[in-house]
Amino acid sequence: MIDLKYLQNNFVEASAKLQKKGVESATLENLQILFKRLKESNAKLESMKAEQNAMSKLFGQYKKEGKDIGELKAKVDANKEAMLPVQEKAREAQEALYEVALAIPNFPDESVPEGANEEDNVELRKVLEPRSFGFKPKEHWELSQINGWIDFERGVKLAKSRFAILKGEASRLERALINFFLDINRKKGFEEYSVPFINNAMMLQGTGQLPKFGDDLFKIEDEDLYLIPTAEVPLTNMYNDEILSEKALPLLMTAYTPCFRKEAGSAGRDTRGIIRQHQFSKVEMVAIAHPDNSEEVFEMMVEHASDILSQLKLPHRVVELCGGDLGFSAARTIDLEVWLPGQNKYREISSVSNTRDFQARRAKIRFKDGNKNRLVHTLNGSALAVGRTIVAIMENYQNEDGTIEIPEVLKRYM
RNA sequence: CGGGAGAUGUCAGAGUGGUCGAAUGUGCCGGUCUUGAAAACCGGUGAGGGUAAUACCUCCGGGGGUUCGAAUCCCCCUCUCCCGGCCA
Repeated sequence: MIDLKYLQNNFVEASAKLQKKGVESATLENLQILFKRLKESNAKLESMKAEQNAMSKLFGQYKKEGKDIGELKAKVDANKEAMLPVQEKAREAQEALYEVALAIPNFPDESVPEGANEEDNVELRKVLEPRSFGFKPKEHWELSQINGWIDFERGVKLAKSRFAILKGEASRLERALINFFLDINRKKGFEEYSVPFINNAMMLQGTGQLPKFGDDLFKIEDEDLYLIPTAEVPLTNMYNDEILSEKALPLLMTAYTPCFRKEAGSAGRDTRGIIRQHQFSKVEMVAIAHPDNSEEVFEMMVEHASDILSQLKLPHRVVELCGGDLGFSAARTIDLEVWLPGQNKYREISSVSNTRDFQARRAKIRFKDGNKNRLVHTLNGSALAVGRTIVAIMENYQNEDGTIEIPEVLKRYM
């Protein structure tokens, strides 16, 4: 959630920032009005409550002293009656404010380039040259057919479309990648976790998936529970509603989890192959950082993810997302896009974001700064998306006959 | 899923209708002492909102109710622990 006090006091600036993310200024004006209304009704309610409390105290005193309480009771009853509509109004103001506030995206950083969609993202650098093939490289789904790696039909039978089965060598490759990623993350200082793949609604609100993006989530029937769309949710929310000691920061965490996404609104996109599935494997990094140095942690995470791709000898490029392509919670995001020779395109394989205090405010994650409590900064990034790494290995390591080499660094894992 | 017990500050744990945001211990921070540390002693120390700062408001798992007044009484829910069932 954005800082409402900041919005209140710096409305023009705040509104200009959110314009980058396509938020109408009318929405913000409305939010400002709701905030003001809440403050007013709260002030009124609180003063009435103070009066009520004072009278109740008197009441006890009178009774003890044996004084007549008839008149006081009449006053207290009247005040109580008068308080009801004020209370109701304050409650409504609170609800109205939160409904709007929780749907406002994070402020983008000043450095975020202007732009409407991914066309306007800015390439920062390319890492490694794509190799030249002496033949026309195939797409991963063709290769999977040749090698018998992916069973699309039976995946669909078991669940529905956009579910697939990895078989044999491909399944082993997935396991190898998970281990490789976790090991390399651990060496970088990320503590490894194994977390629940199902989280409750409060946690999903903490990281920003709810209430606005419920349509993208698989919900457990009759329960207040959801399949996680990324390990960012459990890892970040481990510290939901906690106050950390300053010494503990930064907390660096990593976990492998399957991720479940409904992919609402992606109909027709990437329907062939395993680029976009309802369930996919991912190893995620999450950092809970001191607000003074979260940007350094961010750079470190980007470098680290890029380094993993380099170790796999996968050509990729580093891309800064423009305002329009930035996710809901992110102040800044850098994507790593891996080269897919079969598709003849760079495709996203990791996305590293600094959400600053946006998730921390929602999830109430704070740290002790002296004797005051301050919001932490939270960051997350894939290291890496496993399914897409398999695709990248298939396409980049293919031979003319369709067979696939295994990257050197993975050999000891297979 | 069935039976019993419970949910209070970092933790342990008192508190059964008013002066209780909450005893005491512990932890943590600061100080005295010490070459340094430990021990001992002294002081400080829950969270959120509000204010220029005070006032002031809210919070004793969550929601509702009774009452002038609820951590304390009543109802519902959730969770935890123990016993049994089922089970990796």
